[in-house]
Amino acid sequence: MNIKDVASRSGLAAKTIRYYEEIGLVRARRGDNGYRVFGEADLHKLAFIGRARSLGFSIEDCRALLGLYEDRNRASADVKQLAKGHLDCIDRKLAELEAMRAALARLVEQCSGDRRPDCPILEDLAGEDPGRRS
Amino acid sequence: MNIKDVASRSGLAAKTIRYYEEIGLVRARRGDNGYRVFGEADLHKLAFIGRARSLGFSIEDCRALLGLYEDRNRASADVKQLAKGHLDCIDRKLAELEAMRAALARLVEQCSGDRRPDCPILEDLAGEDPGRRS
DNA sequence: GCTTGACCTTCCGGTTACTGGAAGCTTTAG
DNA sequence: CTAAAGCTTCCAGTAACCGGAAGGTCAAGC
Repeated sequence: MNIKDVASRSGLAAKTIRYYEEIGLVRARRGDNGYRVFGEADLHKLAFIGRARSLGFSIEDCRALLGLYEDRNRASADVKQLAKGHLDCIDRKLAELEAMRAALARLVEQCSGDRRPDCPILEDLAGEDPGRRS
Repeated sequence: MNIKDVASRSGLAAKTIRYYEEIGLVRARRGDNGYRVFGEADLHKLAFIGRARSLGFSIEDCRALLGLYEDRNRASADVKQLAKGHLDCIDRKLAELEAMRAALARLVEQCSGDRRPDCPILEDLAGEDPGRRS
């Protein structure tokens, strides 16, 4: 398999796969012409990474997950801890985004959105406190 | 005011303020010694940017907001549209994170987290579908 | 007047995870 | 044979800064 095939079958971009090789996340054999050659095992590994990335795991998380995946002696507790840490991270981001959303939604709601120049959004950003509650 | 004063009063880092000047988001007068000199208006503007950034507006959004803020003839509708676009962006991110969270939480829950090597998290990432539901 | 330490300046490199593009092979289809 | 597609490497850029080095400046204390 050449890079484009493994790319389309794994759902990753060819560029991305070359990048993963560059940072040592995966390795690829080379053919006589210098082209990268991939087998089913490589495809499997890349798809694994793709799924982990789509769950929001960082590259370094993926490196750790791959290590655990290939270690036949690892305990599931190690994997669980990594996943849990990531879950906490997601929860923090969610809380932050929700707070952001609430603040912004309140501002948008207060703004008449007409042709007059008065705008509570800008007033709030400017720190002019007239309409500030809590 | 020198940069450290305006930094502590605006809540931004001195480095950040220099960066904002570099990208043309703000300007700063210079004293005879070459030091940046800030007035209350500068402080105000930087605090404005800081608040917008903490609401998740991008630098380019901030540039637009500043433009609107300083344009005495702008309509509040323009501001509202920018804010609404940003709100949509936040909503998309929230949905994505929530889906991620749900998928990951399910995996974490299924994992026994003991010393045995069987781990549904890794199995799922590997694409081995035995426990796949929905 | 001199030293010390806190501040200021610019410049360079690094971060995350890629993406785009240029220059130059190789392979394949017609 | 030619043209297009696909492969290679390398360079640069993205967002929004942060850390650190090298060197100028300022205020306080002796």
